[in-house]
Amino acid sequence: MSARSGRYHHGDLRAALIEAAVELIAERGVREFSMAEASRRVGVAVSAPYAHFADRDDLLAAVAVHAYERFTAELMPEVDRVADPGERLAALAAAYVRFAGTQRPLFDAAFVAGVDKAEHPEVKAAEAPLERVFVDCIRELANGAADPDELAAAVEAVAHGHAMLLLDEGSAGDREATERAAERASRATLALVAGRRLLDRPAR
Amino acid sequence: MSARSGRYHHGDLRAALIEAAVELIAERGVREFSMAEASRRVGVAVSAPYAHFADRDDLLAAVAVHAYERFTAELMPEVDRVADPGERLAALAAAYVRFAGTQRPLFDAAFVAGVDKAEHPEVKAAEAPLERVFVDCIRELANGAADPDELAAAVEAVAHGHAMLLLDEGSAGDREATERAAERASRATLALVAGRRLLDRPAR
DNA sequence: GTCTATATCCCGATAGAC
DNA sequence: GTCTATCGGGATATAGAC
Repeated sequence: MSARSGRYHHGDLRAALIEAAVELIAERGVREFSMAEASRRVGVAVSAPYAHFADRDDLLAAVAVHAYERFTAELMPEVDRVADPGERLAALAAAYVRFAGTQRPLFDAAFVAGVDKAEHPEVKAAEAPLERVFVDCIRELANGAADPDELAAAVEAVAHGHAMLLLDEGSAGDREATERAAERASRATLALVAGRRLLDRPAR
Repeated sequence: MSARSGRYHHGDLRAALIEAAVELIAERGVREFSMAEASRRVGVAVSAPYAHFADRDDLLAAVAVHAYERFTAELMPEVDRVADPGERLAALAAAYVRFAGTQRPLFDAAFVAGVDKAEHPEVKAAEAPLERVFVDCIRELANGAADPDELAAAVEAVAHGHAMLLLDEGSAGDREATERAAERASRATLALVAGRRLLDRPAR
């Protein structure tokens, strides 16, 4: 049995390690996460993880994949209920911030750790559905009224920016602060959509 | 003499260490920065820094102070030339992104490393002038037409967001990419200012 | 103020047994 | 697939000499 009351039910060391990694990232941040400590948590030898992950980055990439999957699963039903593309984009931004506030370790793994997607194509695949929803909204909104690239950059920045401010503030896990930040991201997105022609580069 | 051609001119080990820290952060990021490596660069014993800095965080805080001073010095003349508060805010956002793109190690030390300002009041003092300029713009713009807190959050998010996207993209040091991002931040800020009443929380 | 030396601890990764 | 053992490395920080 494992050192910490049966977390590792043989045959699923891989999953147990991912779970332990998430806990560790939650407690000490991506920076301080280590294979050795994750092994200790799960109750296996420090060498055991190497049967499932090539190296530390590979485990981190697996956490990122898990994060994208969770985010997408939580997001889709919520966003699909919204018909207007501007409102859908705002809902997307709000969900992004909410994910940061309520699932910080997963958010960090997926959106701040900066996994090398060239070396870990699984991560790229995992983020594809999210990417598609986003791009569709942008295209629909830009259509004739704005440059899609400029609108996309602004909306991404506003969502990511609100999420980072929330986390830097130390308000991860604070429901009120999270909700406030999510609503701010939503309204800021709507303001950008409303003024989207202002985002275009001036013609030469 | 130092290992790397006279960087350390005795009597200024403190400054030499800060400079070395900036280089190290530029090359490997804040994460991988270490006191030991900085000492080696400067050509002193690994114990020498402890005569000037209490610990690793203290050195990082000194780098952050240096960064705020540089940023403020570069910023002020540029921003002071702009009269309209909306344009001034846009110039501020653009300068923030430009600083990220051209001085990444300093930007990281000041705005992403997350130095504990409670334990390092010097950092708080160093950022005060910047804070003042920002708050003045916000107040002037909000005056009657919007909630200042909501506008401030949105503008901060948009500036920080564009800066982070630029860095995550791997475009630090790329002049073109930096300029594009700075202009985007500027235009997005103007769009937010124009639609600032949309940012207010709905009255109950 | 700086050096030498050292204590103490941690990590990633591998080899080879079971 | 997991373990034991280990190699080789790096870090922070302190003590005591100069």
